[in-house]
Amino acid sequence: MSTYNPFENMEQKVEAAFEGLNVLSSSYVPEYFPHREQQIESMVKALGVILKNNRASNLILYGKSGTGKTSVTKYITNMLREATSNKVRVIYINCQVYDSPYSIMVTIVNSITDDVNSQIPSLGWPLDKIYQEFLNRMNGSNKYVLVVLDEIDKLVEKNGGDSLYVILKAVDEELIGSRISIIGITNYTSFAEKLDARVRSRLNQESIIFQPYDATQLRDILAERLKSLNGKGVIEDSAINLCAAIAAREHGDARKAIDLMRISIEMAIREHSDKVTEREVYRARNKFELDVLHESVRSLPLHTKIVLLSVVLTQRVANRPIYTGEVYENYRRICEELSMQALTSRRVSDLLADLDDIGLIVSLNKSLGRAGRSRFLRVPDHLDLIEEYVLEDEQLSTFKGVKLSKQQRLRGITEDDERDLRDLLNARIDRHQG
DNA sequence: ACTCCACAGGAAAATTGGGGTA
DNA sequence: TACCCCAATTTTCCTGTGGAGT
Repeated sequence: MSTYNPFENMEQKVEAAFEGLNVLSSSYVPEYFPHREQQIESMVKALGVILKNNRASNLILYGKSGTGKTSVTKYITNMLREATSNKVRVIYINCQVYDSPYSIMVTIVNSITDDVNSQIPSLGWPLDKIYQEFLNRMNGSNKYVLVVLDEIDKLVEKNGGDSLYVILKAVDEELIGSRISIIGITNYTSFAEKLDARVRSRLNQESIIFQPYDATQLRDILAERLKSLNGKGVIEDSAINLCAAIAAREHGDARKAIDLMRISIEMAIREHSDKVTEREVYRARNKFELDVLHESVRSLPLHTKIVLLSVVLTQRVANRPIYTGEVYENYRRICEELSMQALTSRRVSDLLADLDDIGLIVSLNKSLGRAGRSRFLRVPDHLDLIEEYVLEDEQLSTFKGVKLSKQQRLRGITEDDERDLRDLLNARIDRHQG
């Protein structure tokens, strides 16, 4: 491993490393994208026609998270904007945040409106009035609008693609003199299949695929980013390789590789160590995972937190796979204790499904014959931490240290059933992690 | 073969609450 | 102020179902 150290003393080293660290931040858009030449070329070719006053095709970009879709898009659209001296207006919309036709249309209209006073309120207007306003404002300008719909698949999940149809209809090229294109970004390769034919033909005019990076490519990316870091001499090659290897195992996620590197460096800086080694990377990985856990618990809506608390407390006294019925019962008690209106079991069932999606619990549907059919579930990991994080919510702090009274085994769940369920859930956890 | 448990989860109605106009 | 429009959330109502017990 080649390690050289251009610095005289620690002070300088620490400072220098801090200085350039923003090249590892998530919002940093690099100038050069190793192993994405092909995708960039395709996009430039597709969008370049705008410079000749033609309409660009709508694009869909496919690729897992951290494969550069968003960064490349930002990079190219920035260039386009500069090349046309701001005649091209780029509207970046994250469909997870703006997931209704209404909110998206409002965002679009407001981004082509420079006057702060004539912005449309985020609520209250009839949709057709917003369309009308959009057409008026478009026709009154000579701008070319590029709408980037990030995580476009969220729109299909939500209301079966209706949103997309409504939006496509509203931004119909014919109506506004062919001065609008849409770039859709999605994680799912099967996204187009789920689309309605009428939407698909209009949206999916051209698609570009971002393959996952392999470990070697990830290493190149890290090396490229670190090139501008003043403290590069303090990072061991093996540490870089390890970041690349860990991220490669996780569907070739460059963002993860970069995050790991950044956390490793921050860790080394904070502890005044003079080098970033594999040890820092391993520790960064752990910290990273816990940070993600903390944030995902912290950002849950209140009742989802209460449901999660119910799951944690129930599991603790039961020490076996638990099921919807008892979770709901305990959830109800907790709400009562807090003098809060409890949600219905139907709703709680959905919240449990959400928790499963996020990965905070694992669950499966199983019938126990006459004993009924339920969703059985378990918190796979970090039970204590999850409880701690849930209880950070001020409204729930009274539950610190609370334990549920021992519950008798409900229904006809036998020891065999129990073992069976435990195995099934474990298998699911393994599949998830492996 | 039939029953029946304890739910899952789809569909649609109802409620909530911001924001509009008259 | 009264009343309308909108999206989002939650409730209500409902049908469906895997498999042990009979």
